[in-house]
Amino acid sequence: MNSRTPWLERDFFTRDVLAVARDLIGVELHWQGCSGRIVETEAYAVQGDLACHTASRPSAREFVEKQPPGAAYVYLNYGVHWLFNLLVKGGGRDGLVLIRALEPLQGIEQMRARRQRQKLTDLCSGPGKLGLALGIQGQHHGMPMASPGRPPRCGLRQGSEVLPVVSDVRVGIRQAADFPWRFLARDHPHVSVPLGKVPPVGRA
DNA sequence: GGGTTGATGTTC
DNA sequence: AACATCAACCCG
Repeated sequence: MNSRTPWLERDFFTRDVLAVARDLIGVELHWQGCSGRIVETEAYAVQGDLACHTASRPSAREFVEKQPPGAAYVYLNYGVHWLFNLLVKGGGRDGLVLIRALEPLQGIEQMRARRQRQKLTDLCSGPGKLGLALGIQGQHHGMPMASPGRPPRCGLRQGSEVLPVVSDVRVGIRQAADFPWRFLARDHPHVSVPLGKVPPVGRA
């Protein structure tokens, strides 16, 4: 009854990046005393996906080469937001999974303080929001998130509920904008953008 | 409600 | 120069 599910191991991240992105829906992300249920992810593939950082950044290709499955890929977006990804490699397609939204579970007061917002649905309903809510920064780039190797209070564990998963196009990108590689819990109140509501990205 | 715009820093 | 975002601002 009191049994907690085990921490996810490297094998979980040694599969096809699309399978991992889909299977992360419903998984609990634990981060230094805070936690949340993952309700939205996006897959980015090393091969054949121009939207993946590896398509344009040598440093991202080096990261994929040198880091183990389950490593955190963290970077600053638009000079403002820290975005959190997990490295997938050694199974089918290698790639990165962007964690886009959480349902807050633990450490909610700390999340409220960091976000300066009260409503639960304002805390982690977007990749930049959850980065701030959890206190994720550049110093965490490369942190192992799978067992063995992860720090004591960080990691992922299977959730208690099975959530229905649907897929949709990815948010906010111009390259490969038609790939249906975003995964979300159906009708879940904590997602960043509901199913079918991704706005087209404009051009100057 | 919906659409538009500016902030900000790292990478190339 | 581009960018895997967000919130403030306008308009209605």
